[in-house]
Amino acid sequence: MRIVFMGTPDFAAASLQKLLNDKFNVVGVFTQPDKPKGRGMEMCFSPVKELALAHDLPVYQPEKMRDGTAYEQIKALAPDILVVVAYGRILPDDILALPKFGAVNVHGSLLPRYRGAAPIQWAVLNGDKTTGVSTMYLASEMDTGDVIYTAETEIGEFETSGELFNRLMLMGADLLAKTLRDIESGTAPRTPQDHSKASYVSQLDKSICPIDWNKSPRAVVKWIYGLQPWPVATMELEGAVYRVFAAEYTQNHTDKQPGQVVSAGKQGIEMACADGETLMITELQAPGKKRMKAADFLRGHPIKIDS
RNA sequence: CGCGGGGUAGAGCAGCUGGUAGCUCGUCGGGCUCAUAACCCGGAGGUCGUUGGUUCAAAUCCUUCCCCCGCAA
Repeated sequence: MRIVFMGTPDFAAASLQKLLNDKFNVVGVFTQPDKPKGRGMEMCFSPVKELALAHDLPVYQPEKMRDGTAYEQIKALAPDILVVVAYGRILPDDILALPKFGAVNVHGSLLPRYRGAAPIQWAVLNGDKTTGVSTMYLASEMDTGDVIYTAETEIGEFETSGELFNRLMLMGADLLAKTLRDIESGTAPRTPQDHSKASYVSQLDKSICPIDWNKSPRAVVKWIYGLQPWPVATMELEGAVYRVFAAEYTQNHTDKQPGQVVSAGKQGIEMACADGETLMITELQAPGKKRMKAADFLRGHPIKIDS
């Protein structure tokens, strides 16, 4: 089975790696054009491109999907199936229709929940106890195609989006391999999504970083861990914006208003949340400084307790 | 050369209008106490990231390089 793989970030690279490990016949790789990234804005290859080059696979990086170039490139590769994982581009219907088995996709959620750009992060941010990965056929509308397989997993109470991401990307890769094998043998199921239960999530951005102390401690905790490794939750303290990396629950109660500092000491900075409950911030980062334990931070930055 | 912050005792910081370094915590010893993560007394611990320079004298001014971090996705 001739496979054309399309993907860009690490999440996609994990799937490509799996296909290569399992000796699938990947005949071509599509990925986003190189972009300047990192400190210094140096040109960087996408993780998928790095991997493809390391295996001497032909790499294609069309700027546009709809000007016909991509269509011709794919047609020339004569794929039996298209595997699309976090490619970052919407594929035109004529491209989807090219391979006889169509196009399949790996998505980081239990569809139809969390269609869209950042399903893994939102599962954490919303405080879900479980989430998973799905493989599906690509349809013309975003993440609406028939589901093939799903795999579920629990979300740790203090698990960051990044950690969950790494787990799901491996689960997704395994599920993809199984999916492709079963499609080739004709035994893969095909289940339409229940569109009435669908939900959509958008890409994360910095606007959601500030912690809302009017929420419950758990909601704040999920916010802190869900926004890692990017864009990272923030809190304001005496006029400066701090990035918050870790927090622990307390059994304490306070009369202070949400957002006020209840205490500051060896255990961390205790903040008032909703309903008089408190949360202990244990790791943070000051502007221009390194990430550090709250207790370490307090040694050089004594802060006053709100009255 | 994309923009910006920073590298000073084990940790976190101050000092940076030049004159061989200070604070908090930790650590070690002693004291107080029924007791303590509390308090008191005392001690150890730093070639001030690196290179070269200016100067009578540099952590402090200029210069080389290295490392860390934020923005930028």
